[in-house]
Amino acid sequence: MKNKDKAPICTDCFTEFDSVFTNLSDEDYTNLHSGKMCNYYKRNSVIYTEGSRIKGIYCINEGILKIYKTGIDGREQIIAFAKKGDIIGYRSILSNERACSTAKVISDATLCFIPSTTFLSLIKNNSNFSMSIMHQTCKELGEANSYITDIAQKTVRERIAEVLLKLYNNFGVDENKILQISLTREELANIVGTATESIIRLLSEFKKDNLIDLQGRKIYILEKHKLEQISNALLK
Amino acid sequence: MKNKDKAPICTDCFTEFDSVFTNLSDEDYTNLHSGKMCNYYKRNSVIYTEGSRIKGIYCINEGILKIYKTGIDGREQIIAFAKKGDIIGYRSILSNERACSTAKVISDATLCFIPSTTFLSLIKNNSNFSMSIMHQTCKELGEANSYITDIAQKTVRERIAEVLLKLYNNFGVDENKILQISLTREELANIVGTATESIIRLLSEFKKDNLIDLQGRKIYILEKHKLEQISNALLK
DNA sequence: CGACTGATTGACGAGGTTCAATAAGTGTGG
DNA sequence: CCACACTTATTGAACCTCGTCAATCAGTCG
Repeated sequence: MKNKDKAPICTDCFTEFDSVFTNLSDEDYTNLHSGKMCNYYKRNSVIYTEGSRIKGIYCINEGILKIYKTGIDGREQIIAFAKKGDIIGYRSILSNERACSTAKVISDATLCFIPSTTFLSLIKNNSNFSMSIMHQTCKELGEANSYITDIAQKTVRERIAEVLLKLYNNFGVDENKILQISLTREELANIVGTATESIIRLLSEFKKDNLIDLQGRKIYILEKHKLEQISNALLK
Repeated sequence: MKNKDKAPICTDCFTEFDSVFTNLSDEDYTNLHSGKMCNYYKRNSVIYTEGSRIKGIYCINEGILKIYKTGIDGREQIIAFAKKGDIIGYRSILSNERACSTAKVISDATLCFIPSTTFLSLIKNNSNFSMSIMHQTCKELGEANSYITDIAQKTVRERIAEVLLKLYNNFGVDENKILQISLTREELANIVGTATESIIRLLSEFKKDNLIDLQGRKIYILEKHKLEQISNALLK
């Protein structure tokens, strides 16, 4: 896939799904496409590591990645996921800082690397693009602020319900209501910010109450509504 | 102060302290200055409220504001502070969303209101300015991500030490080592994400250990180093 | 001087973490 | 294809941090 002939074509890519790159000019697409470098990565591949200098951004053509920070005693805190159409790494490029997080593949992925020069010149010369990047960043900032409030104020039970719903909204379910992202219990714990055991206990409690069903890592979302009630803590 | 003649002059303002507006062209300054609207606000004035549409951004000429979200049962979660030279409200303008937080004055303030049209045309026409806004946003995003990790992983004790240090770095201390921002115990609790009583207990514990001293709302930072150790949880 | 808001302290209990032991998967190499 | 090693999941029990409730005190503003 390092061969550009086999690489995803940007124009195809961004008509297929929405992204910050949708609606560029032909010229911009040509630049984008010719500068990029695509690769296939298996589960557990690390794309970049917290603290390193990133030389460009990655655009996800296929697959799922987790973005996490490493906290006390090496414990992961998952900050976000990235999927088809998302870009990652641009925060560090724009703030001119080292990466504040690690990006790791959790579902085999095809990524296109776009050098920061290409990315930055696009920003400088195309104010629409620049605007949509800002839009994106500010939206993420709003979400981060909400998350801070949630973690600070909600119980673990409420946060687990919330995370299940977020995953539902982000990745959807198949025809059997199975969540279309597969995470270990530990990964779930690292999103919610709790111990693995707590996740296990509360998931099985949700199962007992028929809100969800469990089969190994498969999570069936049965009662979205009730999860929303739990998450919003309106029932208290 | 609604009278523009008495309003702070932008060029004076931004040579005095650093901000995203430093180093604009003369023309940009003229536009900025003529479009703006300045006012004096006493403690507890609300500048904008979570959920409302904002029609522009505010630049802080003097004073301190707290930016908070309202969570479960009306509880405040303080997300940030803004002081001299900072701008607030731009997140909502750029993401085209309603305000995700409330801004309230905690130390009497002079604010300049800059209509979103002025702000947006500045962004569109001045790529340096646009870049420095992005830079700012991405930095905030990085900080928000760190904060998520901290709240999720650190104990209350560690977080209080950390907050004291953040306040120290942001607002400094006077010659008597008194923190130059005055907060109620409840406000401190609403930064850390804990109960008022916990703040009180842990502050007096810190005092007992001679890390800080307390006189009403005045907090003396005596042992910055030890606070750092506690905050980083290296001592465990 | 009241009325109110903020600060402090103690007692108690619930929610969550940690530790330990065990079971269930998963993958690898011979 | 099985055996062994290793990771992941589950469950129970003990412990502990923190939040909640209640009562008291201090400071402040008309």
